[in-house]
Amino acid sequence: MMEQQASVDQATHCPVNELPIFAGLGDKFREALKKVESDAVNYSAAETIYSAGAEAQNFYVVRDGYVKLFKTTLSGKDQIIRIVKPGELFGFDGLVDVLYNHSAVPLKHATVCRIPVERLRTLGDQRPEVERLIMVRCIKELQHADERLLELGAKRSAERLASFLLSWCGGTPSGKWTPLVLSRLEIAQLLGLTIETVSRLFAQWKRASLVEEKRQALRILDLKLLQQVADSRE
Amino acid sequence: MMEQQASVDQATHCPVNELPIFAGLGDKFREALKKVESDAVNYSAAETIYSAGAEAQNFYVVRDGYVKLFKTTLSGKDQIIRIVKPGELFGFDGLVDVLYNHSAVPLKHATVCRIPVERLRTLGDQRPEVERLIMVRCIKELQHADERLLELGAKRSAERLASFLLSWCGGTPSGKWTPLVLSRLEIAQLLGLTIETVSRLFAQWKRASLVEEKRQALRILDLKLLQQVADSRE
DNA sequence: CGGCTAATTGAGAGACGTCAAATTTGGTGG
DNA sequence: CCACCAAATTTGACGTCTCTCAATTAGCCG
Repeated sequence: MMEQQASVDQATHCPVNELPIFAGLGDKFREALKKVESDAVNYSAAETIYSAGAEAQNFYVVRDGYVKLFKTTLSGKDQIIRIVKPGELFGFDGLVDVLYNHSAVPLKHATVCRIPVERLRTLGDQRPEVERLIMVRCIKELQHADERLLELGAKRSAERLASFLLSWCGGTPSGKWTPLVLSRLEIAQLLGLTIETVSRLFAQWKRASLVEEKRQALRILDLKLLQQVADSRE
Repeated sequence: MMEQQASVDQATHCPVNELPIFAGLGDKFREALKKVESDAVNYSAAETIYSAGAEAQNFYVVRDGYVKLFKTTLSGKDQIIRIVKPGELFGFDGLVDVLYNHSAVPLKHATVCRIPVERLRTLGDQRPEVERLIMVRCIKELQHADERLLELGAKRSAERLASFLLSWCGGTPSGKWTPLVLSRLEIAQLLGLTIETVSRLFAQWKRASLVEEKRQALRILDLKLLQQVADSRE
């Protein structure tokens, strides 16, 4: 919808071998990784990392911030496929296809490490461990997608939002504030709902002291109850 | 829901090297594959190949028939994640996790090739091509999942059913009969709808001569129009 | 020809979407 | 620091799509 090619801030070298994905792989291997040329690229909100249908030339690792992957219907509705978090990979398409099948845009801002696919492929030829690693990550993604299919296909609005909030705040210790980087629109596009429904659920839960919101941060007040909502009991 | 452990018909040796996935890999490699022990297993409808939460010991290739992968909500609703077709792989979980995260049951009946994951892992150590192949397949699955997320999250009932029918009959030449292996319930569980809505849409489209149904077979009469329905024009 | 399950159809309810207005928020410049 | 504007969010009223519940019909196997 929002078309705007990234005016990429800068492109400094990104030390691939230091990326957490490749941790625990042996020093000899890390040594080989140093040779892979890759750039650390900085994107601000509303800049496009890549668009669906574009040539899939790069593979990415998120270093900082969050990236949303989404697809758009012919009728113009966006569906967010996944929110990619720091340390996670995206842009698998290039390893298999010529074109990206979805678009990638940062939430707010993000720094990503950009690796040309042919370099990665070369590296994979020499170092099979790389492809094993990517395979493992990819299977994890698949499991995550399975879970989301269950959410979208078999759950109602309250359950979807509740389990999203739970997983979003999952890392944070109970009762602490978690920055909520997503707008209402983005939450709606992620959960297959409308802005209004999301807003109404929030309002309802705030009134019932289930959650609390301040600025762009969220705090879960009644974890137990929210979990019950997520599982459609209550 | 339907709990029933498979009383597997028989388990004859399955020549892995002859599987279409491994075609085009060079004879030397195919030679190595011969050593992999794997069984061809026959399942009839309602037999469970594996259940979510079970130990993920095997990796599978569909030889004949179709396999449905599904997850079940705590409240007991099933969502079909994917219909696995002949030549396709499933059971990736075992390569990464101890347990399966979804269940696998054949539609009607199916013969699958069952490969113990540790064998596959051993083979992968010697032959990196194997993991590359699995990686590629996995990425394809991910793209497919992306598309389904768009369907479930951003499309209404008619669009979902239309694009499902189109993709199901995709292989068949236009105007020909395609066996429809799924029950109304299974279509509903795949598309996140109810039996009734699916049935009503079928009825409507039959009346309008969009599609025709005979026994367990389906024929698309007005391809153009059905495509328009799938894209929510019309 | 029963008897069972799957599928269809109808009527009514409810969840969610749509449209529009009101309110809040965040950012900008004075 | 405050006034002001645009964008995001909230809230209300209303419409409709899809689900639910129930009854009927069709299909299939012994």
